[in-house]
Amino acid sequence: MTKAERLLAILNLLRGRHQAMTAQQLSEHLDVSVRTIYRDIEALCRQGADIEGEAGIGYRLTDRGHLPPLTFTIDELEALTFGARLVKASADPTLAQAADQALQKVRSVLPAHRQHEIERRRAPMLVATHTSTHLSQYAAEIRQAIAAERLVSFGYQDEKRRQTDRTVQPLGLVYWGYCWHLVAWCLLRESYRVFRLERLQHLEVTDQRFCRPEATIQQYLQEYAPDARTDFWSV
DNA sequence: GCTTTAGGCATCGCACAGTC
DNA sequence: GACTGTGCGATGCCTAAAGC
Repeated sequence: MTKAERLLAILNLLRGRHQAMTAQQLSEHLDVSVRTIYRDIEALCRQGADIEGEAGIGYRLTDRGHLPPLTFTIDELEALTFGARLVKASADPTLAQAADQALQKVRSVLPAHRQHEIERRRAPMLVATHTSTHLSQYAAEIRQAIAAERLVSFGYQDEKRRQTDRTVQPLGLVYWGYCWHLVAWCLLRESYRVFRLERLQHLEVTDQRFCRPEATIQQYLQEYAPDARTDFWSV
C-alpha cells in the first residue's frame, strides 16, 4: 500500500464511523506503526483535512471534514446513471426531478475522462417507459400519504370492469409489468390488495391516520411473495 | 496510573548522479 | 553496464506531555 492509498484509507475509515478512532486502531487496520499514522494524520491536516485529535479519545473527522465519497468505478457510475434515468422515466415528477438533480451532482464532480466514458456508454441504454401525467400525480400523492401515514380513497375498476369505492392504508408503490401498482391494506376487503394505478379514479388523501400499524409492505411480501427481491420491490 | 498524542532520532529503501 | 556515494522520504523505537 502506497502512502497515498493509506491517506485515502484513513479518511475512509474515519468517515465511516461516528466515533473517534485511535491511532492504534488505525495502525492495526492499515498494518503500519502508530507513529506512521500520526505522520499521516499530520500530512492530511496539512492538505486541508479537518481531523480532530484528542488525547484519550482518538481521531475523528469534524462535520466540515465529512466529505462525500466521490470515487466511483465505471460500473457503479453506469448503475447510478441507469437507475436515475429509470426513475426519471417512470416515477412521479418530484422523484424524476430529484433523480435528475442527483445525477447532475454526481456528474459535476467526475473527472473529464469519467464523464466521457459515461456518455459513451449511455447511448445503448434506452429507458422506454411511459407514465401518464395523472398516474405520476397519483404516485406522488400516494408517496406523500405513506409518509404522512394517511388513508387514501379512490374509485377502482377491476379487470372485469366492476366498480368499487375503496379506502386503503397505502403501504408501497411497486413498478412491475411496465406499470405502477399500489400495495395497500384494503378496509373494504379487510386484506392486502394490489391496485393498478391506471385503474384508479378520483384518488384522494384523507385526514384519517393509518388504522393497522401491523400491516406493512414487508408483511405483505412475506405472506404473498416470500421470494421477492425486496430491495427491488419496496418503494 | 493508564492511555493516547506527538517530537526526536536512527534506520531502511529507493532514486539519481557520478565514476570506472 | 556495473558499482558507489549521496540525498530524501518513509518508517519504527523511545520518550515526554497531556487528558481521563
